Amino acid sequence: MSRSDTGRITQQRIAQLAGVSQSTVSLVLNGRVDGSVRIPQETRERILKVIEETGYIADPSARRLAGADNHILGVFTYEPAFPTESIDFYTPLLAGLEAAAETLGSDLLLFTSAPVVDGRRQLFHERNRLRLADGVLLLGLEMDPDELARLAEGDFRVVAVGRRDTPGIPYVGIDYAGAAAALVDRAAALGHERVILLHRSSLGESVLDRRRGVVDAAREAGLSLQNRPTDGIDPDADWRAVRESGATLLVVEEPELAAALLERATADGLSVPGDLSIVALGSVARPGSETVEITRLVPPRAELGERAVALLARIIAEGDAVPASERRVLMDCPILDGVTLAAPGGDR
Amino acid sequence: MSRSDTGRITQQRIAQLAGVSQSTVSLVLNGRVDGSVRIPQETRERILKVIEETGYIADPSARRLAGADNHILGVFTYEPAFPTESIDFYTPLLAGLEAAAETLGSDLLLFTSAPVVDGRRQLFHERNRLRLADGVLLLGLEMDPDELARLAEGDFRVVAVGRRDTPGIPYVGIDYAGAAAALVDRAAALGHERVILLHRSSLGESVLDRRRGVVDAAREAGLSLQNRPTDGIDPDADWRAVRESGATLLVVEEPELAAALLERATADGLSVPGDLSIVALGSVARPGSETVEITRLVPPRAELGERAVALLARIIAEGDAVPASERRVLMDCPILDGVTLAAPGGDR
DNA sequence: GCATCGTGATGATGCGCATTATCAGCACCA
DNA sequence: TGGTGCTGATAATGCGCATCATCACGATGC
Repeated sequence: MSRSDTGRITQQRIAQLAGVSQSTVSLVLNGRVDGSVRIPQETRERILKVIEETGYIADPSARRLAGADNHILGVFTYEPAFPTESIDFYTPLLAGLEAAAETLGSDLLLFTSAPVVDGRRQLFHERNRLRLADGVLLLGLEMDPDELARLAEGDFRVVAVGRRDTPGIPYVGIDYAGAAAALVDRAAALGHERVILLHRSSLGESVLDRRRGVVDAAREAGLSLQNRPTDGIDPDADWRAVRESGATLLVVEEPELAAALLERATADGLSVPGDLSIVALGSVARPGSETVEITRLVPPRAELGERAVALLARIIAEGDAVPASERRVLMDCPILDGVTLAAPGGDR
Repeated sequence: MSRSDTGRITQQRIAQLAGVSQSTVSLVLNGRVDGSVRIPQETRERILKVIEETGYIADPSARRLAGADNHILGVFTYEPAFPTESIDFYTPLLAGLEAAAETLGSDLLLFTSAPVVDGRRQLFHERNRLRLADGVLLLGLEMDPDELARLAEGDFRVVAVGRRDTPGIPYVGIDYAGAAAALVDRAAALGHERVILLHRSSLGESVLDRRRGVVDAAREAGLSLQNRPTDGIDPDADWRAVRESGATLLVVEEPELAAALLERATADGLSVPGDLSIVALGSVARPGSETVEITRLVPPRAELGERAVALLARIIAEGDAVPASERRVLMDCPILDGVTLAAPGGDR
């Protein structure tokens, strides 16, 4: 990281000081004792002593170029990670990544330089630093299938955080479909028959999975389900639609929207969950930021991040030896028992 | 990032396909047209076409090893960045870093691998990847002065986020001393005479600056100031101390503690700010997470991050040409006009 | 007809490290 | 005495790229 590196300490210099060759220094540093390489303890210690004294640190670029592992994990987010809109989503994930990387002794390389094309970051560009990393973690609601395919084809070690449809992409995801279905099943068991689902339009697998879980479970349980797309901008309109639907169960994607509708419900004199049950499929990171505990899914995002790192590390270490069945993991998603789901018609 | 790189595309391969030498490819890629190097448009375009078609991407390690800039900014946090305790502190900073890095076209390398020694991360260790970055940003409340000195001595490009006492370390910080003093001055102007300051023990410059600002301003304004160290674990004890002090102005480091004491004040039948004014020196990132707007400092953390990146980029580009006076920047810290500061004795 | 000059490149070299093939020296046995 | 085997290293090579000195070639000048 410098321009005028006249006095930089290299293996060569270490070798001179210890009276050996550069190769010997490298061999000692890499702990090569096997097979044809033999270095007596005495020499080894002499070299290590010099290294200690000089504070030598190997140049990562040179190591990498010579074919060694770098202990760097790339992180690519398809949306900027830190803007306040996505903060609740990314922060716990990154917390998990950081913790796991620290345990592993790896650094995280955030590909923030990726240029934005069509409102989405583009991983592949002229100057990408992908090769610096031993592997890459992919985060984001919607990923470019072409880029994913290109990654899968190339000899890149990749793990996506979140389930992906694209074949060949290993991932650690959350079983949103199962969790959403469980939520609906629970409501069905309580006696709900008419359901309205407010969903936003997104092609992200996680969003689609949640919706699918609701739809499938409703069908199998014989519930009547009304689907209403919404962008959440006009809660009043949404609320009117809910009222007109005659549903006793309202399923909302966003907890924020759920909260807004809850307000309107009570304002209208409805009791929740007595007259109307409300459940949310998403979650916010910050517990306690809501006044009412809405019954909802609570994806274990931090753990998701940790397990993604673990899987990537394993793929890096073992390569093709990792069986396909273990390259795609779905984690269970707990349901938070809030106070907004109960049997319909009751006074609570 | 691979093991079996048989078919990797290199400049050599590009050269073959375009019928030129590797040097020529490199020259074209680096836009070298000056001086003794001349390459006609025709050849240039032919090469660029091949690059386009093959999707060639330069190996960053090789570039770096050969002496080129990498467009990677290192980020070192002396405390883990994402655990929930520090989230309010680091997240807006990282948001600023990310935004600025994106503008610059740089990637961020998080040195998460740094081992923890004595409860603090250690930047210098055998396998650090410092040299991979063109420069490093240092974050954290308390930094190891020895490591800072070593960085300053070496030919590392460094910028600390937050003011640092260590000589030779460029930084972008916040003028906490001035802001804290301004806060006290404002209170003095309102007629306050007895002040109690609850501060936590920390050697971090920012913490010390805030305290110094309060102490100096109180002295100059002729206020009586009582100092009480606290770790915030026992708000009741703190509250007793406040009552016994007879102060009309309570200055608290942590907004959380300020909120807790505010509660106890009203519980005790005191009116705030009628009987007691309360101001906080720190801030939380998430606006609206408090019920009462406590008058306090609001450090512009996101902008702090952005300006730190900008300064580092400048130092990387211009090197020693950046004058010393511009290597150390203090930003103004706005005061949030809350509802907890007023003239003493009044009924509000 | 020979020196000069500009054009359009190229060959060689080094960055710092990992790795492999090789080698000198010595002891040991026949 | 010559062959064999082991020990303790080392020289050489390549990774992919940037950079500089060099060069072949044709045109131009006198």
